[in-house]
Amino acid sequence: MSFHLYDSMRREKVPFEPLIPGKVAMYNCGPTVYSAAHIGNFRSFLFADVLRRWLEVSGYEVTQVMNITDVGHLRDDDPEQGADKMEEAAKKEQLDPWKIAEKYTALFFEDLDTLRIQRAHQYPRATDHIPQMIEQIQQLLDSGHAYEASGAVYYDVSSFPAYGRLSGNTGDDLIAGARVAVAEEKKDPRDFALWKSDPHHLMQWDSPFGRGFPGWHIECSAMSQSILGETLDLHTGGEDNVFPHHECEIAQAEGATGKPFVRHWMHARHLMLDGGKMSKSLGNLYTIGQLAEMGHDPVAVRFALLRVQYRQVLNFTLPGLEEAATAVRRLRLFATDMEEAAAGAEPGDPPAWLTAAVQRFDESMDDDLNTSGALDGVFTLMNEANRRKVTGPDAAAALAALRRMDRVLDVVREDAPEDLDAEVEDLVRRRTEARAAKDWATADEIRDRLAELGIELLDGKDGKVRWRRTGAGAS
RNA sequence: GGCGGCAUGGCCAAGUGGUAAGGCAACGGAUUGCAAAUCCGUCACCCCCGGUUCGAAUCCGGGUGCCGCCUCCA
Repeated sequence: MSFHLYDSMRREKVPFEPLIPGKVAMYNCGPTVYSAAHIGNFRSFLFADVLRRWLEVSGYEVTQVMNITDVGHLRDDDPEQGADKMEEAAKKEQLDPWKIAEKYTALFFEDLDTLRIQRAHQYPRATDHIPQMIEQIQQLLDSGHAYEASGAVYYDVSSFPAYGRLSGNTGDDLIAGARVAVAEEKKDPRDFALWKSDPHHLMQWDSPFGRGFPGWHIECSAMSQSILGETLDLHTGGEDNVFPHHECEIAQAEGATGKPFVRHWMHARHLMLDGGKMSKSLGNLYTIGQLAEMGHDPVAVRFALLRVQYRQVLNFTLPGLEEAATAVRRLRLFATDMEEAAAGAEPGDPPAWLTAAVQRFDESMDDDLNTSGALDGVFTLMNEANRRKVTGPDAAAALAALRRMDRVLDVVREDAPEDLDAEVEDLVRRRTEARAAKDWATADEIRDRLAELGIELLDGKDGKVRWRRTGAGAS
């Protein structure tokens, strides 16, 4: 089998077919850096991460680009009423918009590292690509897909018949929706702004169409094409991006070049929090920083987000996160056990049970990144290896297979021990001495004390004692 | 109003025609100074009704319930 994906445009599972065999040009819609990204945002960034990792493990050479939106999007298409998110945040925090962008961009990268999300090859900033946007707007004006009116430039949707194909939103529906604010100067309610002017706006640039700032959607089509070329193999985003953002991107990109813009669209479903929609106004959301402060292992967060396939609704709960943490701890201990069982042996030919587990993993991933099924492969590998008490070459083979799976999931790998905690080591040693002397009271007292420090003791059969951080304790 | 998704054991969740993966929890056992951890084992007939079929969780029709998008949002 080869990689198959659910293509949002074609609305079915299709074989992945990049323009150039073996190479992948991938663009992911990234964050708008006006506040800290939340767990829901990271679901789709993590989805893009897993997608890239699986393609690479499958032998593709991937170029991944994710945009950073650091110029505000108006909330409303009417410049008179528009409130800009970047500028609102700037006002609230009493910083200028550029400082806001800088602050939250830095935080975004920090959170990526925390969740072990691999860095994309490029993170283009909207503010660094104003000339490319102006150029694309000019192309659209030249080709008759756009028009100027009252200091703004609008896309003429009637000039692009394919508009609505991705989202299924027909013109009639849009008008019937009646939530589209109709600017007087627009020829058609569906028309959207490519360039706007507003003397009060803080971020402004000169352009052939007058001093102003770019519209909501032009940045992604301009940046993706200027970096990856006119046709992308993969374009991802959250499901909310489908309309209007991606619909407009297609109109802009294909209007400007006349060539197909994207070969495959993929969209991550939103996650729910405690059974409901996440909402900033209700305050029911988590940022990565908040979860870390609460003492949760970031890798457990990664696991909790991965165990449900990206196109399924995922209900994120704290008990669910604890479950994930338990599963991760068990896998990690298993990996350690396998290392010992392998005892430095070279991996032997994989036994049938191992091949079956690997196949389960691979086929699941090939099937539109079915991470739930893939985890079945991981745990089956573990259970079979345990049941058979494998050692030597078989253990080495199992470990090698596990490591390969973990190149995609990245939840088993342990961070390099940062600090060999002298205090903990000392306590553990004193407890071992107490136990040898059958001084159970002292031994248990030390055990309790370690538990308070977030240290769990793992007493082995042969008197060997290991310890690990539970991740939940105060440290 | 338009478009779309989902309903599988206590919880999470695979599985698209042949008699239900996996995780967490629970229970029994091994192990342990006691515990924890770990290991072994046990634990479901798939929302309702009707239909197609030798045979359906899986296909069709009709219900019921939950959710998302259509508006800034991943």
